[in-house]
Amino acid sequence: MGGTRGRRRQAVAAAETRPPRERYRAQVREEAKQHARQQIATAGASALSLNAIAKQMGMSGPALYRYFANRDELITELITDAYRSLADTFRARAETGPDLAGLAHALRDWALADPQRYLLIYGTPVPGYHAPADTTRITQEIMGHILDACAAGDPPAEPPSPLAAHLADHRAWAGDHPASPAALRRALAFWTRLHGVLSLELAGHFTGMGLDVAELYADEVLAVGQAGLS
Amino acid sequence: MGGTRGRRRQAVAAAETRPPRERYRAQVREEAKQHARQQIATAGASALSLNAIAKQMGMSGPALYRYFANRDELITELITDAYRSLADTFRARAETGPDLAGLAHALRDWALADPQRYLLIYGTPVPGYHAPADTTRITQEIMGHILDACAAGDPPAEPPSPLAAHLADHRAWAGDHPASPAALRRALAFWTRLHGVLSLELAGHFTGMGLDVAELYADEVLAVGQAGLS
DNA sequence: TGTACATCAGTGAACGCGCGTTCACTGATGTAC
DNA sequence: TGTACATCAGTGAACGCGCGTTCACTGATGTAC
Repeated sequence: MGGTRGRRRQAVAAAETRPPRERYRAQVREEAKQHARQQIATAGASALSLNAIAKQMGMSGPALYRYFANRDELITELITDAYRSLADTFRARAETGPDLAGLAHALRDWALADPQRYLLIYGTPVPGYHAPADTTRITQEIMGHILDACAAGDPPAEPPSPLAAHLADHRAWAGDHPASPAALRRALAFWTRLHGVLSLELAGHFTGMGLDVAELYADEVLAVGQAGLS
Repeated sequence: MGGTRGRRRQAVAAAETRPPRERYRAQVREEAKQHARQQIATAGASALSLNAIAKQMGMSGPALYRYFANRDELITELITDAYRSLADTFRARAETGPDLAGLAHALRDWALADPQRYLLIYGTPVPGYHAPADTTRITQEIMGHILDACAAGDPPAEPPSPLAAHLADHRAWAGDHPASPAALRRALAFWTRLHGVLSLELAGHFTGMGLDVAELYADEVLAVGQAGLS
């Protein structure tokens, strides 16, 4: 029955008609990505299926290949979107001045708002997927905000931590950020310690332990502020 | 060609013949689990396939259903095996006296020896799998060793950490271990902080950063020893 | 404003694949007399 | 020691499913005159 062809397009394009086809493409791509996110949130990233997404959108499987070259391109897109979202969150927080605890709690809110989005970035890599994504710029922006907050917390005199000497010589990961070794160490603590609590929480490893993860997290945030000073 | 039936069994059973069929079952189960581990190590836990394992063992897919009720039972077995292996590793270390740093480095060695085994336990949950496993006993043994080491490190006087009051009232997760609140807090730090470094390392998030993860890990181990004292 | 043509979204059929799982059956192994 | 029977490992066929992806085609939309 050829009469049904193009029905979808008619309906969607009716709403906005300014730039003609480009805009429609962007809308459909975005709608597909939303379904993808929901699907990932339910069954994990490895269960992502173009066919299933198409079905949810009321179109046939092959139709999605107009919008994504293949499954990997969709995943890549979702990953870079997630990085961008976190970078934006951090940037918004940073605009009110450097605030390590503020960043930390923004991170937790961001992670809990969409656990699979967090795990997509920092969790176990998606099996069978290898990222050609150029995420270095975004990840450096994210790390930059962390470094800013950590550097701002520097007390006047800093006794060196055991790691300080090593970090003074290995600071490539920090870009050209002029942070002190102690600040670099705090930034690493921010990243690894908060990820430690968050990833275990998101994986459900605290359920049944009967303790308040929020309090543990808050205490870790305090400890990050003092890391590298002992 | 019916002549090939039972070939596998003849070959394997020839080696050991003491307790007759029971022993053979155990051997095949173990062999299947080894292939499963190798498969998981390559492609991740979500890619585990009974059919693929059977093929690797030179037998048909349905044959494995003599040994495992279904895919979930295999995964459950692998998970409890992993917990048991970690518990054994900790127990071996604990026999030479309580040693927090020793436990910590044993944990890292254990994780790096088989990353997917670690991720099977502490990584993103396997999608589509829900564990009915009775792992509580083993996980409590693991946590018990950590608590022992943390309690042994208690200095005479302990200034309370911000978490101490909370932990004093919420210690169900520690079983009936008589550790001080500061020791409880150190045990949590042991778990979350070392997991933070390890999981990021195993997921490859340090590659390209140009720093020595072992040094970072060692410094985190030192910090765990002091956690809860400030 | 109207018509001719190019562009592009979406379709259904198809290919080949692998999965988990059930089933009836064969043949080898262990056991009881 | 030999025979009869029960037990059990493994097979191949089959079911139904969903996946990624390619392809020729239809019909709607946008564009140029």
